[in-house]
Amino acid sequence: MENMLKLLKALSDGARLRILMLLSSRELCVCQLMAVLCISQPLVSKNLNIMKNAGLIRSRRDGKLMFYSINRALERNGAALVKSVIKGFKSSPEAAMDLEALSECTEFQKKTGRCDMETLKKFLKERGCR
Amino acid sequence: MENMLKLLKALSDGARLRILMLLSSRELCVCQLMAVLCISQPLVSKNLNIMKNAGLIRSRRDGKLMFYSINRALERNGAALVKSVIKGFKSSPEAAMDLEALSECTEFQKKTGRCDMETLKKFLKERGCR
DNA sequence: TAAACATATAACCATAAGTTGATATGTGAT
DNA sequence: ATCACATATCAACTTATGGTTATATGTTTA
Repeated sequence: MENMLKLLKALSDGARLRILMLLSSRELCVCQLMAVLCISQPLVSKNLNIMKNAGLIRSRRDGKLMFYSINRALERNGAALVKSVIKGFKSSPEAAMDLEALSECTEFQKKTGRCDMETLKKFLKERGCR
Repeated sequence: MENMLKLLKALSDGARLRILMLLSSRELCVCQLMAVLCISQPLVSKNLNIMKNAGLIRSRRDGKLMFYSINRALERNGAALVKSVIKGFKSSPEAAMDLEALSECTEFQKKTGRCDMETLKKFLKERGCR
């Protein structure tokens, strides 16, 4: 029970659902998630930690950046669960908006070449987040 | 997003997971759930209400009793979600214990003939629940 | 080594959710 | 109509969770 419950609790939050959906296409670093979700860095980290503890995601360091991605090694039922959650959530307008924001963010970063905070700050400002 | 989130929140509680699992085999009334889960009647009712609001289950009155069952009319992704949750949870020791308790409870009720509270009280006492 | 930077953790607060005991509602039986 | 019973709801309390700010950790660059 513990595992399934932990998985479900990790999934039953709006921000975490959005993170999961964003990660379903590709790995992202913390600052990219901040920019797309418009939420504070500690909160992003906290949510990522909850998801990691539940076995939902994995992390990988690349220099100063931490990249997160979906854990593809989930057991059978967990994987099926995650799959239907992502599928169900992806059809929502919120998901479409987030994917759009992610694509804009990526475009924005290309100008600087890499994933640096200064670029993201500008992007956040443009989006009206503080 | 709202629907998926509501569904997940309704699932992310130990008692509700157990209820869902028990209902996956057949419909049950409130007092049977009380007896098997060893939790208070108001709490069972409250959890059932949360699950009903999320669209997880349906209710039907039969005289004084209220029977609850899984809603088979969930949309595609919701149904897949519920399916994998039940499947994942059923393999746990807690689930086995609950199913065993349910079977004992059913046996116990057969002696009286129907689902009456007095019988269940005795059953609860025998199980060491107050 | 120091400074800058990305991320993580800690301390804290506000709010939501779980839990309980008392009471209300709806149904069947007398 | 009244009573007993099964379930629902309410008020109160406790605990868990989401969220913020300040600070610590680990990494690169100068």
